[in-house]
Amino acid sequence: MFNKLLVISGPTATGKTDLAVKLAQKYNGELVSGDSCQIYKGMDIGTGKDQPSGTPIHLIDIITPDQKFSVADFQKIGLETIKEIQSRGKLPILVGCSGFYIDSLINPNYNTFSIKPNKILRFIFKYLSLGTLQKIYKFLDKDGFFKLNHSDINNHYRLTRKIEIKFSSLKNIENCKLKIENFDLLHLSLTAPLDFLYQRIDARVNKRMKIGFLDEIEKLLKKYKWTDPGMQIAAYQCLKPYFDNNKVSLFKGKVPSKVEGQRVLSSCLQSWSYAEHSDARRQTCWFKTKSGAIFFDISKDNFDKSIFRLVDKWYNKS
RNA sequence: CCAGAGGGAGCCGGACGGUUAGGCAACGGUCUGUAAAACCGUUUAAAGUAGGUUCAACUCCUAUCCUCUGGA
Repeated sequence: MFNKLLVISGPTATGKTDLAVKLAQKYNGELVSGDSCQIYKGMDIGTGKDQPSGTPIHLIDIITPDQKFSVADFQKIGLETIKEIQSRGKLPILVGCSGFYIDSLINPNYNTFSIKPNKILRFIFKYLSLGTLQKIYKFLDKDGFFKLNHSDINNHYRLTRKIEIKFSSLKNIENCKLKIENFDLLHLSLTAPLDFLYQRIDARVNKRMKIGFLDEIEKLLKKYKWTDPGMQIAAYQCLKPYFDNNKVSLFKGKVPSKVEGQRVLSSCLQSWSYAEHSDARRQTCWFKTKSGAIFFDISKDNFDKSIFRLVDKWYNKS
């Protein structure tokens, strides 16, 4: 049975897709996107979708921006997709920067994804203070509470989720171990010094503006709201002040001032590029500390040669 | 040339005659249904220049340089 799975992870702007396409061509593969943003239809420029010609790519454009999606959904559909590709004797190549999403497909230890969000509880908890949530969680699970790190204990969302899990019956917890552990896995991760990535990110921001990012947003706004899940993606939220500024001018019966518009726009672009720097940092941190992958620095010459050698060896063994 | 406003950390910037401003960036980290999310930690750094007043000056005074705005 063909059970190989190649994973190419790494922070944004490391050229993962390019590499994955080359590997797909060489080893009869198909790409599976491990990207939490490219799942949205119509959000192409802002999420940096590449549409490689000739190589199929799965799990992009699977929902509309007004739909909710989560790792649990991704795990389900991702596993199905990978197995389906394998069943056709092709090599699935999981490629992306969303560490949590990728991990959900290759790490067998996630066992709470079957516990569904509790809508009533979440609705009520929205109005409770952080301190109150801490007290509730402490009451329900004293040991668990004291194990929380400094970051989780201050995280409203994560505390809600932890309490939600405590509220659900333990019967719901099922292990996904059996579904996952039979992959023959090779996990490669691309890295680069941060300042190297920042330069590429900034160049990419400019490029995306040139190929019509503003038009894309305008089109999206005809159908969707700024509060929709897909519209929460940093690239889009960062440009919101620009559109708000235009709207306010029109509301007052004025034509939006060009000078003011330019000023707002450039500050939007600054925060967009900062947001992407921050993504790159966080993603780098995830892969470095959690993934256990083999790393390749893309700022070094000929880094891809050793990748091809490694993949070749792995692909051709038994 | 005249008048006004202002000069502070990599950037923005509030207050104040004495005590950590704050934010952004940068750097490090957390991660089991929002993950391009959410959250945490770190930064032993400044006051255009020269004087003066004061126990004490980023803050008050004088000179000088520079920037911006308006007017000739």
